[in-house]
Amino acid sequence: MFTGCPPVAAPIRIGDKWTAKIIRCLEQGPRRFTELQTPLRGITPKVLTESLRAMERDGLLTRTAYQEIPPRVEYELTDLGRSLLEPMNAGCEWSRRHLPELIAARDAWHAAS
Amino acid sequence: MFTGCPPVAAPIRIGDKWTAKIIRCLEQGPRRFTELQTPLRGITPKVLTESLRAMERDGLLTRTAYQEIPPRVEYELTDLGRSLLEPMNAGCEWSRRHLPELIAARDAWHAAS
DNA sequence: CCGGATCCTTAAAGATACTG
DNA sequence: CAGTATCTTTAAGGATCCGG
Repeated sequence: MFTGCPPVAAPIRIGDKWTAKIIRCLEQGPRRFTELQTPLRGITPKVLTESLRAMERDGLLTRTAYQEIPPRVEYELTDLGRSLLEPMNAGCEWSRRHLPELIAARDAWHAAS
Repeated sequence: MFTGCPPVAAPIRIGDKWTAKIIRCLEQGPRRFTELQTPLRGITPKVLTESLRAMERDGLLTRTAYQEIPPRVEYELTDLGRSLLEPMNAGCEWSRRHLPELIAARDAWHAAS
């Protein structure tokens, strides 16, 4: 998404389907694998794993595996990951303010067709 | 992209590949079809048409066809479309400030593997 | 010049089953 | 619990040709 900014063309995984939602789930503190899987209902373990690995690589979150039985793994936002909340909130604020207009425009178009 | 905000789940075409870039291209004023195609180098007419139609439906821009020969069509941002520049700029600002950290984290990960 | 129509490729995501 | 492995699906995007 942020690749729309001309001088920046690196492919950051933010505009994909899950990254922003995962950040939201981690906003209040560290969460375990299944604690993420539940609110992100429908996400398969494969896709969740892929998303978390990519975010870990990009320094957005940390993965901590505890050597216990049963195993326990916790994911936590880094400062970098947390910094993304700011532009995300800007987007949410836009939605709150303008999404009704957009829906209305879309409905009007459908009515006209 | 902005669908990450919990109470908002409507599928707005912002996080896709072209919408944000088209808005940037229209930021300075109305543009013709081919004037958009050039800076968005590589976009095919089909995809550009699809994107513009979707944005028109959502009230982000207007399409004005002049009955001339050769034909001329101009696209221009609406106020609603222009309002998206604000959250987009927030994203760009994040990129300017934090993208180097992300790139560094990614490079460090690759080096460790 | 501005696209519509058709076909094709590919990457993200989902379904399902299985394991340390 | 926290994944891995494999297969299938799907929708975005691209290539190409055609028409008003």
